[in-house]
Amino acid sequence: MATIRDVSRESGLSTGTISKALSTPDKVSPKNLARVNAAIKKLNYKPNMLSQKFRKKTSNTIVVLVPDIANLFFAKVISGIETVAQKEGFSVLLGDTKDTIEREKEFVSMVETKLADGIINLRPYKAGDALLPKEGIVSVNASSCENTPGPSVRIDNVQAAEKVVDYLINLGHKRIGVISGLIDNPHTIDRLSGYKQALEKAGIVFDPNLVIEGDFNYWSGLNAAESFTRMENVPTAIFSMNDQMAIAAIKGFSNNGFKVPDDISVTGFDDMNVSRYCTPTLTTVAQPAEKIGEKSAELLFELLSNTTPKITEHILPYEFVIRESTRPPK
Amino acid sequence: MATIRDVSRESGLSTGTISKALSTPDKVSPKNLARVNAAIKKLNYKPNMLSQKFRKKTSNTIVVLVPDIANLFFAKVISGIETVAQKEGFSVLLGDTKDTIEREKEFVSMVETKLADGIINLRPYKAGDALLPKEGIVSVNASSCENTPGPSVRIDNVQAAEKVVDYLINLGHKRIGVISGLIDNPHTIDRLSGYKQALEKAGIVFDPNLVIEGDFNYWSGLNAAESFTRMENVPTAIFSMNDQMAIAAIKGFSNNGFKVPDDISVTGFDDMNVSRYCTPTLTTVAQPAEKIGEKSAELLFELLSNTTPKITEHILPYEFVIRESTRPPK
DNA sequence: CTGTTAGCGCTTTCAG
DNA sequence: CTGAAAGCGCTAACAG
Repeated sequence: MATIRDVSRESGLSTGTISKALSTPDKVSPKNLARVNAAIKKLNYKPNMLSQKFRKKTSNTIVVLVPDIANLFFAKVISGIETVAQKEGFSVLLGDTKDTIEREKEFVSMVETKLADGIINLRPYKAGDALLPKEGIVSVNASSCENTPGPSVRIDNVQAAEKVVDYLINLGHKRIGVISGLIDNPHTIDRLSGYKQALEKAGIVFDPNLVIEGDFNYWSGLNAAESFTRMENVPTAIFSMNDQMAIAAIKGFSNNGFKVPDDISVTGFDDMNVSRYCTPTLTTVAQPAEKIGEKSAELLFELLSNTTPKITEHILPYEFVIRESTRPPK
Repeated sequence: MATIRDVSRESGLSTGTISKALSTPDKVSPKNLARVNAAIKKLNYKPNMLSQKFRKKTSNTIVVLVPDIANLFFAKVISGIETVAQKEGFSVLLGDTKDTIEREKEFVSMVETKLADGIINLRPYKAGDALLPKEGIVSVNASSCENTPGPSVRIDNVQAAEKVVDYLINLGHKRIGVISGLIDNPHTIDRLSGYKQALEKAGIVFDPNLVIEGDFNYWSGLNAAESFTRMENVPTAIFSMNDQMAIAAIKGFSNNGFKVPDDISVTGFDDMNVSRYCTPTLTTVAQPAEKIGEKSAELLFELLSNTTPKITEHILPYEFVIRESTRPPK
């Protein structure tokens, strides 16, 4: 493997000049630049970036902490992050934590050991079990919730949930079931609070029995639906806290002889692509997942370049999308 | 930032000893080990991994080339890769190429510049427009096709497609439409060839008009379905080359008054989670996506450790899953 | 088991 | 604009 010294020898120029020719070509005379390039080509020289990074003390890398990469929402956020990272000349290290705190620690320590310059965390902040934000570690929380400390990017979950439930109420629904995420998940908390607000405005008393805890995965939506069908007084509408559970719930209802939306309305949250194509198509809240990723990355790079950003909490617009899975109660 | 020299000074031991204490603690006397640890703690020393990697000339990093991370199949493969990479102490760099060859080049050059040790490529090999395999670059192709050169991991696409179409034919279908991927996509080619084989065995002549080209995305499935409904002689079954297009096709048929499976059967390919939960549930080929990722990573690490692997082409088992979207023609 | 020493490949003063 | 030289933080002989 040719090194910069080989190029130096081959071209008869000093290593300093080679280095300069590579980084700031216009500060090297055209004649010498040509010689450098000739030598590089002849030797098929590739700079050793490991050395370069070491020397410059910066990795030009960010790590993305993600509970589960095989979750489409996260994948989309990451896609947005990648787009701007590439534009900035940064690499992104995948930090798939499989939802364990140990893994998360390892990834966080990567910035302490210089392997990465900053972190974007896709796990929502939960007091008491959060590694970030942390002194000395530049990080931003993507897809955060209310009261998340540190730089963050999110939609207004409370308001979005409220809007969905408002809509259901306006359609005439009074008994509205909820399929939540894990009950202590910050997104669950925000969205539940929006649900309650809508109920309160309409003068409907909150009934905790109408909230069935899921975990944002399909099977839990299916289970929840089956529980609902076994109630003496089945709700006429279901507010599911994500699309996956909503789609599974529709299946669950259908398995038990309930047609959606004829017998029961179902709403989702996220607007995964499939929600537009499943049967029935899903009324849901469209989260700008890619945008959240892009914005998070932009924010992180601002932070990294020491230009104190004016705004460190970005609340992005969402969109409420009405499709086929909802209608007035019979 | 404390360096190894600081620890050396603080503990009164040489840098060599500190280094050894960190890498091979059992080769340092317990007494000194304690002193080293005390000093490390006191100074809050974190080894500079950039320096370490530079020195050791190995990045302990692999890059995963992926056409689109926001595709669930790829995301699952990556999840599998991450699992074994973490076990081996490797980091994975995300190489989201957004399907452009320029991006791909940049990522490939990362191993030439030492930023990564090897590559796992999720883009199927296509002669004439493949950067990999490449001399001097350790790589494996995950989710490959027939005749992919170099180390690879895949299922038998031809056989799987044949099996699906066999099943449809046994059900009594004779006019079987196809929603393909892009016509020059290697997976399309393999799966189409399986389709043709099944037809031939059954003595059905291949009708190119029954193949509608899609691109593996939802909307193309929707479009294809609409085209089928406009045919003078609508097929009684559809073999879709992935689940997304199948789900969208079901929607498309339903939009046009065709019920699945009553009026028309539809099969998918991949077995995305949603396929088990959508309505109707999808008959499909279950690809072991995570396993493909794991196997690819294992293969790459074998290659990286210079132990010439016995097998460099792994063909993993798939599973044909029969669900609700198929039945005999009316 | 421990210390000494010589770099890894590159960038960066600093003179010239 | 160019060259000489120092050194980033760490590891790896080697000698003791």
